[in-house]
Amino acid sequence: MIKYDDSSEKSIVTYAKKLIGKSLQEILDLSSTTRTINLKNKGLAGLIIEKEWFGIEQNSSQLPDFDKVGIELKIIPLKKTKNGIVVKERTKICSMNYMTLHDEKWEESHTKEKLNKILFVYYFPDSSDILKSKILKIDLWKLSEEAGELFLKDDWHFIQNKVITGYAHELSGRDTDSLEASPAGTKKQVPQFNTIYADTAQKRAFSLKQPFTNQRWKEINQVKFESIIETLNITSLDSFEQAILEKINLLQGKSILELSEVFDVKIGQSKSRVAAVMKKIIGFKSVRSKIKEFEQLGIEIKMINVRKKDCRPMEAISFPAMKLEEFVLEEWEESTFLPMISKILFIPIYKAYKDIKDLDKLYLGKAFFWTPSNSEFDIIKQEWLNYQREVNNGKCRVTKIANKTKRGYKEVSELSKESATQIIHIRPHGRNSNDRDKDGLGNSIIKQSFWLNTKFIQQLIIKNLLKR
DNA sequence: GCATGATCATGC
DNA sequence: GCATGATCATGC
Repeated sequence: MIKYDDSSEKSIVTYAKKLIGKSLQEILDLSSTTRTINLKNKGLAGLIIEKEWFGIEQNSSQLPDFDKVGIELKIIPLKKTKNGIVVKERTKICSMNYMTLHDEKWEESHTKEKLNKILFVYYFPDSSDILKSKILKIDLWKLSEEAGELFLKDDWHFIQNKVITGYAHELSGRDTDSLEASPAGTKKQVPQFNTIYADTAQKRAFSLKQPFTNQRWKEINQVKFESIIETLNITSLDSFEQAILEKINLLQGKSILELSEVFDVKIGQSKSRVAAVMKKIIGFKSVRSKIKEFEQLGIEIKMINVRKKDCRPMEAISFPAMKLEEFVLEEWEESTFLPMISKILFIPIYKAYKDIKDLDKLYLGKAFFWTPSNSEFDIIKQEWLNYQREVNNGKCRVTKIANKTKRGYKEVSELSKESATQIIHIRPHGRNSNDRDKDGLGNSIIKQSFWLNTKFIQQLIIKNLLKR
């Protein structure tokens, strides 16, 4: 029985909207299917929604799911974090064919065809009973209306070039920002097109990165975003970053006071007053604005106070506090920490001494984007894994050492100190000593978070100064 | 009330 | 003056 008109976009969307609020079990009940349901199937939600709700049978053809109207169906699992409900993972778009990719043009590419129109079905997986998982939202998304298309296009070309030049075996999800070459199939090796360096490469798929899909999820949940891409006259991802840097770096050496006057930013005494000026310079309408493109690309902005004479940051840079018991269970590739360092816009603010607060004695430094290089990435991974081992081995045990504070003591753990690591370290990050966490072994410790080491940031700042 | 970015303060 | 444990203050 056909319950919708598959040649009408409107009919498909109207029918899809009836999914909202339904559980997978309810969909099965309505379909009266005789199919056997394998509860262990990882793509169960997708199968049930595709086959039992929309009546689309799995096909190996490369056509979109609703081929008459060119709409692709994507089932998006969500997850709960302390910041609310977010998209759980990357979204696979289509598999990569190393043998034919070199011949494709973006405009007619298989990837773009799949991306043109997507019907997103967002659902919340129920971990105790997968059939109780509920559909929360439906969204028909169109690439043609997206200024962000140029990011996807750029990433696609980057991946294509790597395949053409014989580097398919060195593809990595970290190569790109919005569309990535994600591993597909359990480490399966397939022949690559250009065999100059290696005959085979791991099988991969084109996938939307989590931040890209998550930005859309936020947008349809009434989070307001500003787009700066249209005002910047940008034609590529590289030029996006360049345009941002140009805006800031043309003003190098100017005092924050001067900049606040030029850019007409009212400043009080708040800690975020320097950030307020910088955001206005970049193009934010207000400090609280969220920029769509930064969100899509997973870019974090970090202001960093730096001592002028040697570029030494006044402090290490912190990340949000973690839950130790969750941290020890994480896989590095899927860790909560990894996306926090995937791309950071550093904006150094120079001053002579730590306690200088006057805005006319703070100067704008040379900003830069940082993505960990392969070697940096390896070090970070090792240090992260090492901390995981340390926590598992009970290094969160604390010893009280007498000192002259109100409490009369400080608590010292056995975790590696900043000086024992190269790039990242773990350090307390709570509201105060009563803001505590448990390690799962019976130890109680002040909430901890990852920090970027002072010396490492100093090196990055100096390296950037030497770059033309 | 809490999370987070930013910063303080002791002791070597 | 640095390293590191501890805490502040804004903003939601």
